[in-house]
Amino acid sequence: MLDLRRIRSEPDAVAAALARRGDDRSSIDEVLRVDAERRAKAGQRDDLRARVNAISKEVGAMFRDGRKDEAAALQAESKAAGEREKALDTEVAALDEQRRDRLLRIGNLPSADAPDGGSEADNVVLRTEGFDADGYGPHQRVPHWDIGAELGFLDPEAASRISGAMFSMYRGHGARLLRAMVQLSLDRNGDAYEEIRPPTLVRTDTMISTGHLPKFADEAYHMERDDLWAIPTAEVPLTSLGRDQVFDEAVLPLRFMAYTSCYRREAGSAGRDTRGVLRSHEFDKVELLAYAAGAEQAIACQEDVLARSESILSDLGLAYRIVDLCAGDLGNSAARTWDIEAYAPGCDMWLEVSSVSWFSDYQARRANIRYRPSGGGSPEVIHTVNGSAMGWPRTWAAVVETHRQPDGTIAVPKVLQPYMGGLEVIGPR
RNA sequence: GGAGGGAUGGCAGAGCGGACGAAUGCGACGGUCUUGAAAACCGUUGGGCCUCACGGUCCCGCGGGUUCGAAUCCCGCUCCCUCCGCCA
Repeated sequence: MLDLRRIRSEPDAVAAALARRGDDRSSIDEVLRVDAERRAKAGQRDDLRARVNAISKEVGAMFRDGRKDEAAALQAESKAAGEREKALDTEVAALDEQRRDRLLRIGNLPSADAPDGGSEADNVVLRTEGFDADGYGPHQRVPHWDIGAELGFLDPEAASRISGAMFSMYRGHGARLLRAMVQLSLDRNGDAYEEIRPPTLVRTDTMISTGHLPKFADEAYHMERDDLWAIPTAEVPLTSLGRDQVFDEAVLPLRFMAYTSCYRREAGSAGRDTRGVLRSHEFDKVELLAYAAGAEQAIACQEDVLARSESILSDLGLAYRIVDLCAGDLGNSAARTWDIEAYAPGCDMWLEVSSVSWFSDYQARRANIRYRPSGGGSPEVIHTVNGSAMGWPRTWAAVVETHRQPDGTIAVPKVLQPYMGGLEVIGPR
């Protein structure tokens, strides 16, 4: 959610920033119109209340002094004022709701550092690591779904029998490999990030805080009976961990990580990336998240998350690249996002395995997470940063394809071997 | 699922129709004293909205009602706790 005061004081600058993400300024003008009306009405209401309060005080004094009879006229005036006040208050409440609803649907302002552009095509590749287009042998040009069938560690038929299309099932060493990768990234980041195992079914408020509602309700699974939502990412519970809290600046940045399943309806993507594990309604992810005091600290956190994700990919022996998302391709809540794409030689695709974003104070304002500045003064809204330490299925696919050997077996990367009971090679079952 | 209890400031906890944004204690901050510290003493110490400001207004879990006036009375809801039952 944007800062309303900023919209009021510099509407043109805000509109210009939103234009970079392709949003027109009508939403801003709408908010301002509702806001102006609300303020006018609220002012009138407050004046009436002030009158009622003053009268009550006087009446109270009269009662104490035994001048009850003098109070009648004042009581009548107060009653009338109270009725007008109530009517105005109803109007103000309605305007409040309208204002908030409009505000919640306006996206975040892109950082000035985010490149210009309207679509994916305008994203900027910042750098590419470990990639040699000609360095892959024919044995690595086998897509992971074929490898999965070959070695028996993927069972898409069983998955769809149980849950339908776009669910995956890992078996045997395939499942264990996935678990090893989860463990690896949790262990890697435990030095600075507190491990959290949050609930994965959350309330509506919690989904609103991160910006997943109200705008993207179609993307999420909703359990109507209990009015709970299945989280699309651990970012959701981790952000709301600090909801309505005020932290001392000295404890920031606070860093959390969580391993959870993530649930996405993927409405509208039926038929896209249907092979293998590239797109699934349910997948595992380890998420890193930080609460920061202000932009500078937040950007340092964002760089830290990026560096940590990168180091895991390179230790897994994968080629990857860092993509700076252009303003038009940014997620609704993000100010700046770096995607990490791992190269999967078998399907010959750059797979988005992590998305490291700085949300400025957009999410924290919705979640009402603040910090008290060390120098004194009123609480300020914190900044949030998060990124996948790794989105596992896609990384898994890249690992399996990259490390397929000429004999069809998979060489287990050294860093994962301790988590696989020392296993060095995965062969057929 | 059944029965009961509770929700007040950073925390603990009083208040149960008017002078209450709220006693008191703890904590935190500032000062006096001290070579320094502790102790003691004095003082300060929540947040939102409107306003250049003065000031106004709102917030005692949330929403409604009664009243000139509600933290306090009434109704509904949510959450938490305890006990019983059932259960991974």
